[in-house]
Amino acid sequence: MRVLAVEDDPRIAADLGAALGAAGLRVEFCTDGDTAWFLGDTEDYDLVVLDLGLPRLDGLTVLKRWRANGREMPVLVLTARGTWTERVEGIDAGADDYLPKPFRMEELVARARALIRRSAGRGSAVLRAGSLALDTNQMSVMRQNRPVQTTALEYRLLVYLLLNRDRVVPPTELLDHLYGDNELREVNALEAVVARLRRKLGPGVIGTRRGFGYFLEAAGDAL
Amino acid sequence: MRVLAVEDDPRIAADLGAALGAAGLRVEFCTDGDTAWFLGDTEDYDLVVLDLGLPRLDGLTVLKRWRANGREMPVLVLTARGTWTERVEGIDAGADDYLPKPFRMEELVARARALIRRSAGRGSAVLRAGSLALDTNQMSVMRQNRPVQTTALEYRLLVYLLLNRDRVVPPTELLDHLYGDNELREVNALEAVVARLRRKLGPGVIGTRRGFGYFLEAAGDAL
DNA sequence: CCCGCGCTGACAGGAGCCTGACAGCACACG
DNA sequence: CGTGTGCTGTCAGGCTCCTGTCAGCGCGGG
Repeated sequence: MRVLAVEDDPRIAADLGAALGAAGLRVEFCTDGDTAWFLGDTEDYDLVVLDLGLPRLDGLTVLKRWRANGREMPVLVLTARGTWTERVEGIDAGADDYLPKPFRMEELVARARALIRRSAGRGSAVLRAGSLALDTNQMSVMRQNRPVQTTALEYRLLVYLLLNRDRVVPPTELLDHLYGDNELREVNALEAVVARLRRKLGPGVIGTRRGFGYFLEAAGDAL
Repeated sequence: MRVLAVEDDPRIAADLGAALGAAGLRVEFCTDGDTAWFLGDTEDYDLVVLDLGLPRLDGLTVLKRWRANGREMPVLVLTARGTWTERVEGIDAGADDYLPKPFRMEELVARARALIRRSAGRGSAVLRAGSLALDTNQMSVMRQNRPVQTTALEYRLLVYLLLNRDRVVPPTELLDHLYGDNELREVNALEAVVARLRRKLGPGVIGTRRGFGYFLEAAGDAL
């Protein structure tokens, strides 16, 4: 899961990185409104954490422009002054949730997770597809009611496939979501991850459509 | 995805080719405004990357003429002097996005992808014609509610025919869309693909108008 | 009846994908 | 601070299946 954190205070940014990273999310940062707008408009994030007090371009404006362009990703707004009017403005501009400073990191992580879950169209913390179950709280994976040990990378890959279960996902898109674009990887790296995951999960879970990409084929099998 | 890159600086052109090519796009080049105008007016591209400083015919003029002729493909404008007025002029002339030089190639690729994605947003996930159904999410094909296994090439051919279902499509046009013009194929290659597809789909789907091209004849049959 | 466009089966070359091995690296532990 | 363990990207090899080419044939049109 890719998260964009827009925060100009380096101390808070560091905390954000630590907390969200520990929650199994891949965090990218930017510190001003201009680049925030650009990144959110061109990249695919699963969540944006947006501070309102920003240099160069106000956070609310950034958010409004994203929505005007049809960008639908969930946005969690942070603000120093948690006044009621600002909250209304944030929701009005298209924010999905709101957190006044100061806040406890645990709370932010919990809300972030809830937003990602909700945007996936499910209220539950468990993603399911046939005999496959993935708990986003425990970060655990079960196949046919038997636990499967996965690495962080394998886990992120599975989550993304589960969130796009009715779709064939191109390798380039998977690479985009597994790695930052600063750290480019070859397609073969992805193939290796898939191979290792397949060995752990057994057959009939991750399918390949030659020339197109990977997909989840556990949709219709019995438990 | 076909991309036209209009750029007279050979160094930048080479970089463009490498970056966009690595992003899985098929890139074609031209270096002056005249041929750019001609190509953009007669060929079907999914994206145009347009440098404004061009010999023979200014980039902005080219863009305006395209739009005046009803050409709707997304255009990403590059310019050496990233002044505010030029940006306004570009948007005004019908550009979909704007990138001032110098820029990082990753940025360009990101914007290019975003533009293609956005323009692909119009259109439903399932294409239908009579008993034929093609799901662009699952990349799957159904005939009379029975799944049909297709290769990547066959799939792309079917998509193109479905998008032009009320028309006889000349072989040259199909070749253009299936392959890049750098990698030329004979007409017989296309005939072979059609033959293989016909065997999988059964009769009454792909028709031939001798001397003109192929067309979809599944328009009016029962399920 | 003849010409030529389009169809088709066979086949070889190659692209796409998988897999096992290995090395670099981070991290935890002593 | 040294060591070990597990994760992960890279590489090379191999396999499957796709796909362009070729040659021969059918068939429609003149």
